[in-house]
Amino acid sequence: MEISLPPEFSFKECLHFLERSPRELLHKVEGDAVYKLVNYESEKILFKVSSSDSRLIVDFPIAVPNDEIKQKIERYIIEWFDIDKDLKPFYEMATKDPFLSHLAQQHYGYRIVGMPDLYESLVWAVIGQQINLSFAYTLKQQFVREYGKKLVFKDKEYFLFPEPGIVAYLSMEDLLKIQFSRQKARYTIGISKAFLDGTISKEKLKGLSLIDAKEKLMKIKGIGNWTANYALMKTFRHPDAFPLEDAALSNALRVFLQLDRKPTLNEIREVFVRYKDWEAYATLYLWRSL
DNA sequence: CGCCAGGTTAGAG
DNA sequence: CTCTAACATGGC
Repeated sequence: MEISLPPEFSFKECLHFLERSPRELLHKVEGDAVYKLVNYESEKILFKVSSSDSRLIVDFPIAVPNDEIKQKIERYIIEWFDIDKDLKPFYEMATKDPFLSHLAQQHYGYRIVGMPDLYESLVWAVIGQQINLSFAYTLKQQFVREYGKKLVFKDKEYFLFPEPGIVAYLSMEDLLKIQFSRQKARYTIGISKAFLDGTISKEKLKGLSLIDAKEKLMKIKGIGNWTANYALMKTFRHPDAFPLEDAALSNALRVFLQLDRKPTLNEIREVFVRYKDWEAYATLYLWRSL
């Protein structure tokens, strides 16, 4: 299977992002390709994505699925790498921007590698709240290894993110055992229950405006402004969603603004005025500077 | 040992 | 709307 790519796309830059933690279990980067397991109609399907010329090559190492599932996987990959987005206007803006021009040129074609699964996006965000990324990956690794489904192929393990139906019924103890704090455990179980009883779902939020979707998300305990924006950026791909309170974003801007302290939220807002409608991508490239 | 980390909540001003 | 304490633990 092949997926054609726009000129403003770099698979290499996206792979760099996918490789950022050795503790990642939800995909495996090997050489110039990434392997990922997905679940369709309770059937696990392993696929491999690599790149050649201006297209992505998708292979199925275990078994080639039927056309219907192939089509779903194609859509999944397009969503995952934000392939449909036209980045020309962003680069036009970035070229003229003092903070972004160099980054945009250096990492030309880098895209927001998203999370098509809203549940994963929210739980991962909660896991990452207020702790360093390295420890966040440790928590996620333990969580996925313990409660996610697994497939073994040629002595290698491939995991799916745990499902709400499993996590909703875990006890606080189960999660404390894998080093979640009480707060993270409560939030994670609460979010899982909200998915299970239909309080939230990707379908329900799809099509809502940024404001409306954010409002619905933030009604759930543990989802604040940062988490809601993160999910809207990574799962719904709102171009103007970005995590204002993000510690890493703050660090990146501190350098560009040449401050000897963290920038205030208002200083960050001020900078982002000029990134209007491209806040998500501006954030991506600022993160890349770290 | 100390500071900080891809925050959220509840409460106060 | 903005500011703050409490939460909790590992990374460096």
